[in-house]
Amino acid sequence: MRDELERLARTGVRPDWSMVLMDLDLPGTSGIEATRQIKRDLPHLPVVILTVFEEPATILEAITAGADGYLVKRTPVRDLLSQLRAIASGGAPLTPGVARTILSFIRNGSRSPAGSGEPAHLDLTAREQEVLRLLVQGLAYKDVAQSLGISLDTARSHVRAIYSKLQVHGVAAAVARAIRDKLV
Amino acid sequence: MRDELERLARTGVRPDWSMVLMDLDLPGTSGIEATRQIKRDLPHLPVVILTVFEEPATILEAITAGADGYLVKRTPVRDLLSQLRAIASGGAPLTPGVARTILSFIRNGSRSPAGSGEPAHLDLTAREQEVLRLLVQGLAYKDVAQSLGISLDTARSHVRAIYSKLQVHGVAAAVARAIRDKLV
DNA sequence: TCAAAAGTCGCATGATCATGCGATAGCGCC
DNA sequence: GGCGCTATCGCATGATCATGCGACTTTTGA
Repeated sequence: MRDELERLARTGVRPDWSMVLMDLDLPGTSGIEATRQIKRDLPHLPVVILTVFEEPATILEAITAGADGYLVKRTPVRDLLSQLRAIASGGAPLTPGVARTILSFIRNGSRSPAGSGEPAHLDLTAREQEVLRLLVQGLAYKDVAQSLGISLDTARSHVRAIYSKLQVHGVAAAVARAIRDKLV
Repeated sequence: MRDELERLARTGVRPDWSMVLMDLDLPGTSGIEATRQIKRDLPHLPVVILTVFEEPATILEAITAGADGYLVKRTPVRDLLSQLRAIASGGAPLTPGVARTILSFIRNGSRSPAGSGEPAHLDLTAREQEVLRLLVQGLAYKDVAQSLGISLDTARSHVRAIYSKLQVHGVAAAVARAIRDKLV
């Protein structure tokens, strides 16, 4: 794959495909990284993410990696094709749920997760940080659950673990800690 | 229009429509401002922008004003209905071109354009700021009430006013805004 | 390879929150 | 001397949260 890309970039040969559907559910090497590679070598080749992941972090990562669109797999095929056609006319396909997440990023002033300062995750697991970040965005449990594709009870479990580790008892306090201590 | 909204907000009458299609091509008063009003008075009423404007500044303004979607008028009717349905399932309808603009905002690290739109004056009263500060410290309503020597219901009232002014619907979101925007 | 940790899910219940709809009173300001 | 705003208080109800308890699967590490 890598070599193939380099050959294309070097020879300038127009590939016989017009866009890349990037599956993030790949073993090993990250689809995000692959996206970054492609956009570096072939900036004009549209890359559309097609995945089951709906985590805000993943979405934001993909976008910053240069993805031109982000579709989730449960999108009906009919809508999916219609969305993909959008890219031909210079648009960007996004499924509604993804769009919602992105709008929320905008409203809250987006902050790149792969940015400068690394969060001082105080024993918080990756998932817990994820949940905490969504809480900071003001999402309710059910929205957190939906965003992460987990059940309401599982979301509760994570929150419980967060409270325990941060030694707080309430979403307000947790959010305050999270922001002040740059946990997110 | 303004009066109509106020009447709705006051009487609580459920309108016989379930979302607002906001046309930005209005003479005089800004549709953006109208959107802000609506989201403040009727937060749950989805507002979808439908306009011919595709300028990034306009789009970003609309989003930060609380718009739940942004569609451009040259969208085919078929797709348009499909998009609007998205809002019923908690999604956000965006036309591809708009999505593209928004993605670029994200990549470049968006920040509200200081230019056109008002920075949304958050004139919290002194009392409201006090309440908010206590919430940021992680206190529950009853503790806030006790701290200020007021009743639980009064505390509720203040919180309600805060939510309305900050356009949030939860203590988590309020605390996040308070800290980020240095409201306290 | 086995135990610990992480992640998932469920049920249940009391506490708290979010919100709608009032209402009264003081205060500055035309 | 009425109007608008702030601050106060109350009732009611549905939604959400906090928390305890238990259990299963996958991942990870010594």
